[in-house]
Amino acid sequence: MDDAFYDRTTDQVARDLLGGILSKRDRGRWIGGVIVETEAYLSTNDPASHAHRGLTPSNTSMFGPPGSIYVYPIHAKHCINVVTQASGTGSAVLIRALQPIWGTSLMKRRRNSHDDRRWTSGPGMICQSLGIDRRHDGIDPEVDPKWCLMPGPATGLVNKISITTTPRIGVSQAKELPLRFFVDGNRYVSGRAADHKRPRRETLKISEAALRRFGFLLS
DNA sequence: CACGCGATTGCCT
DNA sequence: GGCAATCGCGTGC
Repeated sequence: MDDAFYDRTTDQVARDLLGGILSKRDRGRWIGGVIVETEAYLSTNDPASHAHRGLTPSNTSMFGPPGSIYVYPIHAKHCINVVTQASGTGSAVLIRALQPIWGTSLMKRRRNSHDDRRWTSGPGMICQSLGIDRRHDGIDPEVDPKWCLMPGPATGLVNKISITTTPRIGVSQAKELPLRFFVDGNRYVSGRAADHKRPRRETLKISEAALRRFGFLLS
């Protein structure tokens, strides 16, 4: 994907990543799924953002080039963000939930659960399932053959999705800003079911034709 | 170098 | 719903 996609306002990128793909090569197989929940974190104007107080040694990659990733540790876990806007801005999209598609047996093992809602329904769970940690901080998935990151419109995996917007989860500052986005009714979205307009039981239906386009993710 | 806390998760009531 | 675990990082002494 062209950097122009990520060099846009963060809430726009957050919406357009829904229905996209995050997958990663690990232990000889691809592990990942379809992005169903994101949050936008802005720059120095957003008190909830790690960039709020400017550049520090640990948030440096959040100020990196658009489309690269910022992986940070929290509560002995990790979360993955995709950097947005021009280099040096310090804004990013937190990927909060995936619908599991590829490498589910390894997800099950790493998450120690048979419940697929406990594999990738939260930013810490995603990183544990996919084996993402600080070693990956700052890399650019676009140029790394071990990664696949693709926005929703580019995948063509999903025809139409209904997007619901709410405040972000777990923040103590700017808690009212509507910067969380998710596929309404999708069973893998984290947080309260009551935020959904429809019952949270649905899975995105992916056509055979669309899946075939990403057949390499099965190898 | 001590201390407090967090863009989380899991377990308990 | 509440709350503790856990650990890297930022702050301040």
